[in-house]
Amino acid sequence: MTRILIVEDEPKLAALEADYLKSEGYETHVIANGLEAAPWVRANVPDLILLDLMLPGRDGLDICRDIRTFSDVPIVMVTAKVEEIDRLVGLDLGADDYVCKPFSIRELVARVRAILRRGRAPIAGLTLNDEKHEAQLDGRTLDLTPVEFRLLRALASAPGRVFPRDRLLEQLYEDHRVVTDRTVDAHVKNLRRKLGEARPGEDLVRSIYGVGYKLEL
Amino acid sequence: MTRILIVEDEPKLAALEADYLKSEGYETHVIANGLEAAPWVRANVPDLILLDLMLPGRDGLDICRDIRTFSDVPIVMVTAKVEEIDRLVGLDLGADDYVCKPFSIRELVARVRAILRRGRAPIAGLTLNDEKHEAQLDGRTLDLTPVEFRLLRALASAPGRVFPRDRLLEQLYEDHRVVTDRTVDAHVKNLRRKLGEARPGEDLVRSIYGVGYKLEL
DNA sequence: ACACAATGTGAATTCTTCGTGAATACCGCC
DNA sequence: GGCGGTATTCACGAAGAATTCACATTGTGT
Repeated sequence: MTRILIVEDEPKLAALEADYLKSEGYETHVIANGLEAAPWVRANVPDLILLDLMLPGRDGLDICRDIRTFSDVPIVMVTAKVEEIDRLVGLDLGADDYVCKPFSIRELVARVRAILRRGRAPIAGLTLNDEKHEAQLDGRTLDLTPVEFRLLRALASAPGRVFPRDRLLEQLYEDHRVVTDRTVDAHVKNLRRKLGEARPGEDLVRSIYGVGYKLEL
Repeated sequence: MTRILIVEDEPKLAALEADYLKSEGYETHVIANGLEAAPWVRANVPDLILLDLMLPGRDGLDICRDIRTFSDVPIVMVTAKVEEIDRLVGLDLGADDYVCKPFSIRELVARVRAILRRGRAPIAGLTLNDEKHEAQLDGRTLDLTPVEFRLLRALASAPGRVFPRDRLLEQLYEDHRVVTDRTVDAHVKNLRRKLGEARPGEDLVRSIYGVGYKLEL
């Protein structure tokens, strides 16, 4: 469960944000007093923080700086004035995004989602070692054949990008031998099986109907 | 398939560019006469345009301005003189990048790739990424079939503009198969459903009675 | 030369998507 | 309000893709 900390002294706004985020499947916790924020983060380590700039007890800027001394958790700053934003960005507090009131809840949620997604960018847990021709997923070494390794490497070279079968075949062989598209499928099947053994219940290789295969982020 | 229009009167250069881009997996179309460029774009809606500045028939600047009146397709301007570039950038024609001759083909291809990768956000909250074959609305990934994706891309290529059904059908298929107008409706329906799941209570695809469909701004 | 793993292929099977026509609801105009 | 044309929706058959499998072939090490 993804946990979001909302630091906001206006109760109605905090409740609204919490509602929307909950309906998106996030777990939320609201703190109204600036003094409590940093200690709570230290103790509970949320996945993202919505931080209001104007707060009783302690200033948002201050809190942000403080949190950054001990954590890289994504922070979204919420400010009341548009003009503030430029100044804030200039200060380089380490916040990940800025939203100014009045904002649309939808926009806020979209940004939160975008930032959280960006977080787990490099295919979590996948390591490719070219010299040793060895691949690891979540620390577990995968027992891949040469072709399977090259296939995985090709897909991993641009995670998320769709590779048509013929493009993959080019990547698979130096020479320009002519092989059927089915070959790709066969190897994908085996690759999937081995990836699945290392991380059950999740298919990292996704087929895009009518196009090709991609590695899921 | 990502389609690139090359507007270039020097046949050898055009062929060279086309070759390299094809080897990168892009589909290319070459137009030598400036007069034909804008109409072709209107009819075929490529994914990117390489536009030479000096052309017979009509000036590149002029074409660029014209195209921008009806489309947000990425445009890369190709100029003969370095000094031109500053002036061009100042004019703010809406081109996405500038390359000056003599350029290395590799550099050109790299820029094209970069521009296409960064995707486009034609309307608020909607992102289309061709190479990932992925569409996002408010950060939510839409699970689209190939035809739905192309349909959305076509509509998004000129947000607000109305596309007649037959125009959309041209965009939907490489080959010129003959299909009923109802087909468009069916796909629009599915597209609407999926867009609606991502952003409930709002219909981004609007039907213009007796004319066609458009994407609501 | 032998055993064994890896590879490529075509065919069988299972799934998805596509296109269509018919039923229904809607729009604009007389 | 009624009428002709238009849009929306639905379900189903067909086409096309993906997945899987068994097997022939090739390659590797012993």
